[in-house]
Amino acid sequence: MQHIKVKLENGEEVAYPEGTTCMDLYKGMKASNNKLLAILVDGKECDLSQPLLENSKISFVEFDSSVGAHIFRHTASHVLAHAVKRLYPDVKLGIGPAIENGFYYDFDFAEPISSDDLGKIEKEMKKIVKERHPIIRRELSREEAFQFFKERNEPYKLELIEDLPEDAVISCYEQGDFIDLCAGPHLPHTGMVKAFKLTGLAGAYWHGDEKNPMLQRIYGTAFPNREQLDHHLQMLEEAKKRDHRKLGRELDLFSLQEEGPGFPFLHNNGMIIWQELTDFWRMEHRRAGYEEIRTPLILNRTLWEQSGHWDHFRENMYFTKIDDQDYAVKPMNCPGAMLVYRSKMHSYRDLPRRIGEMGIVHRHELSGTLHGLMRVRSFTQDDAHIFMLPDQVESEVAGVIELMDRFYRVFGFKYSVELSTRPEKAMGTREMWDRATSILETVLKEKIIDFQINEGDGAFYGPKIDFHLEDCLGRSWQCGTIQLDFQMPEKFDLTYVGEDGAKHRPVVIHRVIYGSMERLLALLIEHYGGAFPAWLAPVQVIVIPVTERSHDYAGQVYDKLMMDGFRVQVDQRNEKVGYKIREAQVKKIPYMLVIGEKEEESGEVALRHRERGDLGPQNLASFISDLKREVEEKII
RNA sequence: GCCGACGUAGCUCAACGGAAGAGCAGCUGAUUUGUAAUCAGCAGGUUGGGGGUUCGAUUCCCUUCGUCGGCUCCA
Repeated sequence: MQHIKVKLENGEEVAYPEGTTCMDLYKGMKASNNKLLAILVDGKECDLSQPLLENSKISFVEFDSSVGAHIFRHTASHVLAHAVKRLYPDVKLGIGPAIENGFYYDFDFAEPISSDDLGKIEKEMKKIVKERHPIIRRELSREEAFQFFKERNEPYKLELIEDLPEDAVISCYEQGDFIDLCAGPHLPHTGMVKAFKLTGLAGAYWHGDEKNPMLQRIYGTAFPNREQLDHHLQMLEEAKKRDHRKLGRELDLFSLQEEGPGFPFLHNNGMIIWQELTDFWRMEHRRAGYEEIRTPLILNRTLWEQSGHWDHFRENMYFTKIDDQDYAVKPMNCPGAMLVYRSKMHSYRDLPRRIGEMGIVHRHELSGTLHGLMRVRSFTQDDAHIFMLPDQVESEVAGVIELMDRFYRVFGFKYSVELSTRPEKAMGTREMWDRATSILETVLKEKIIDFQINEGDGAFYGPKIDFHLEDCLGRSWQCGTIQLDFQMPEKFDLTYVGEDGAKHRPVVIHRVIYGSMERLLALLIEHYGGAFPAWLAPVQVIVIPVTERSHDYAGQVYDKLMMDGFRVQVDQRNEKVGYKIREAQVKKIPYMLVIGEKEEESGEVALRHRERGDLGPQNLASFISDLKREVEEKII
């Protein structure tokens, strides 16, 4: 018998008889370990039952890797489908992949099920887990596979088989009386799916296309043990507590009203945060050499025809008529900025011109996609357009990237970067697109920034770099974006006079850093769980007199803080200290100053912080200077 | 937009064919209070809007508006 050499993760080389399965190999090495899920053979995910046929490098996959969690949950989705098939024999199977933090499976039920049925399905799943069905891989020819699923009356599976590439190895996975078309790999048996929960039921189009039939998607999550599952469910609870829609109401930051779906109302507390964010923005942009403009919300149809929005963006725009002429509410700020640029002559010496605008835009989004402040129909972009010479593109893009980093760092956000290329509906030539895309790529590489390429996701006028911030739920939100545009200058016939005295075409970058102010506010609410750092907190300090006898002194403390520019309140209600403190805690006010007779005598304040608790008596002046520093330095 | 669920007092939630209720918040009064809720009283609603079935609808049906969960991370 032939022997093959297997190289392990630790570098050790071991010889085994050809055809040894990974499972044998593993058992031979350690006492059986039920943490092992699958195996990587030369980097490729394989079942444990896979025989080893040639010399290869292998590593073991456990749940604590993302590959492992994926395989684990993919098996969980098969257990789900197995259970559903048992309970509803007529059901047609869609697809059932693992996703971030869980899995789903799409079904076409003869009669729609309701979320009340999930419990019943979970019960059946538990049985299947208990039955410990071995999971067996079978490879078959295209014809066999087609025949098999045809007999089983699984039209969606047939469609999947048809869509598979010519050379694909077609495989099925079998567990007990259930068999599914699947690339695998899977766990060795169903008994390993120890802890799971079905978390939701929703409609989902087959292949995500609204022209296709609507299937019912069952969501779930799964873990190797109860503790991990419970921990995950607790995290979901925590995320619920931080939901910006809930905190937005409780902290009186903003509201959404039936009268304006997708058009948020900002209340005073929300506006304070907004103002701080825009003040910070203006300061940093002035420092970075930006100007600021403001352009109208409603502009004539001819402008939108010229910009290309009329052809490319109309379904997302709102319209109105003025004196019998067509006007549109702006969905983007760029055309306005183009008009400002064109309002005077430019020399090459004037460039680059960095023109910023906190511009309110309106876009019609599908009603079902609206979500708090995250997804709205009216929002404020911290926009800027940079008009420049062609050879300034690289340095300007680099400058914007540095500015982005400065902002995101202040909030303590992690972010990732994506480069989006030519979409199907695009203006301009291939050459222009290729040139623009390669410039962006070069800058990113020079800055040594890791990025992913997002094929076909660019704007219709040029490629872009997107910055995604991560929120407390681990969801990522696109905030910053840098878009190169060789189109607008052409459309608007923008020019500058070059050294040679002739007219030339400038290049334009569109960019936002916060993205949308509304979305940023939502993100910050969830990021900080409503407990804003002092520089953003709507109320920074609350003065709490113990009894009426201290009202005068409390008033003096309040006046002092007020005059020093802090956002301060005084709670002179006829309530006990504990009551006032509780209320201040619930409002997440960073600092509480308790003022009683002791403090009045010593001329001090009793300081309490919302997280650190009672900090004892303090000199008012030193508290003020500490807080000043905390606010100025934007300490998180 | 589509699928599903939901909509009762400012908020959180009961009641579910047979007089719409609680807690918190609000208001009034008492209490002068020392680090997360003092006590008592009062007020608060055409049960999202419209239509229908019924002797009677918050409850059942239709419609409309809104909200929430989803709508490829591809076998």
